[in-house]
Amino acid sequence: MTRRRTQDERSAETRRLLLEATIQSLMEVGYANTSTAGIARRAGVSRGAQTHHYPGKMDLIVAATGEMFANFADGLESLAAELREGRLDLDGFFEAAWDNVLKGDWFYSSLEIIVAARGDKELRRQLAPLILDLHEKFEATWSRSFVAAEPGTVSARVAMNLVMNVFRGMAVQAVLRRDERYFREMLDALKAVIAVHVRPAP
Amino acid sequence: MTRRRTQDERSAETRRLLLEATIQSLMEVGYANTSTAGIARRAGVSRGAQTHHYPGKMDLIVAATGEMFANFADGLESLAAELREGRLDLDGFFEAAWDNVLKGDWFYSSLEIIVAARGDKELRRQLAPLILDLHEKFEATWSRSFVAAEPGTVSARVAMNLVMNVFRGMAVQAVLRRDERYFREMLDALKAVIAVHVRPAP
DNA sequence: ATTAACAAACCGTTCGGCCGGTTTTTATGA
DNA sequence: TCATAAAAACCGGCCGAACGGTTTGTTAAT
Repeated sequence: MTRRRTQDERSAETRRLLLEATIQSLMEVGYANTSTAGIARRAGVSRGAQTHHYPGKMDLIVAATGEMFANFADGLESLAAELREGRLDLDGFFEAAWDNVLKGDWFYSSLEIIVAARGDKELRRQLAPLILDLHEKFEATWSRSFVAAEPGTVSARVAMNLVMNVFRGMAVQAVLRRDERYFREMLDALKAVIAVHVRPAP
Repeated sequence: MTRRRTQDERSAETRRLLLEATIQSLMEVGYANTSTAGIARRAGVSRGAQTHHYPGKMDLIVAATGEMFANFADGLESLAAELREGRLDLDGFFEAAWDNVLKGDWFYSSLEIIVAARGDKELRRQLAPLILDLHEKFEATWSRSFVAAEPGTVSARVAMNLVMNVFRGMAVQAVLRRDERYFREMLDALKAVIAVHVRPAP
């Protein structure tokens, strides 16, 4: 018998289960195969409870996206913190960041959502502020953690955004072609190309 | 009254209409909102004719993907040919390639398909050889058209693959954040960073 | 007792696949 | 050359499954 819980505790737990199940479902079967019923089943929550907390599918998606983006920004910031504290060098940072992208749940889940948003104006409207916030957090992390190695050519901020875009592109490619050697080659080249322009902040 | 056509002509025309409609539908409303009935309607073809030529939805998707990849490789190769013939410099090539990615139908259509394939083993299996072929065509174009500027560090082939991955990543980002100034900044930085390593083939 | 949380059945819609029938082209052979 | 059988292209309705949303009822907290 579970002990008595407050309404807030019950709500928070149910919502947490639902958002986790949403992210997991997006990761495992993709947006196209993600249904509200399936999410409720994964979460071990009745469909009624799901509709109570998140009346529409979009509410579920938007809330889960907020969760994912926050986790993503936190993960990257904590990696950058290790860099600033000297417990990670530039190479190590790139490796760890790429590993996070490819192995973590968040990247492909958010990719599914972004692609879905392309065909859904309302979803796009609701996600726009979230992505803007995410980018601001990124840029804050970059400017805290990196400086330009050659002032005047490419700023650390822009260079790191380039790196993130390479990761995004490679991750998309990895869906159909998971070629370990190819990615190794790319990653090493990326490090060589970018290291010229970026240094860890002093 | 249309004149008498051979069976081959009728088939070819119907298939062409269907594949064009498929690509257009993926581009405009995304994979999630693309239905076989919708494709037939766009193509101006009966549902029966559609099932005759492409029995399953996957047959349509796979055939359309083949078409798109071929067009993509051709477009990029013809741009590279302009570069080789001196009618385009490296900057111009980057600009034109990026424009193709962002403005053309093929990129977002193929992104929809790749993401859909992530959650569909059979689709992934059928698309794998197509993407392999596309990459081979890319690499052929790269090695025909570019050489390393600083031998020994980063090969032209790898550098150009990096560029394509940046484009992919930026295009995904553009779905939720179409910030012209940001993309300009990225593109200029990319040109500056890559020009160090790559030159048009002599 | 009132309200929030939870439960489950129900409904209208859409989708992909299927199938029986029709029209157009092609192959055949006298 | 021409009737005709065969094959290919085309048509449109039908079906079961799955989905998202709604609604009505029950349990737990306040």
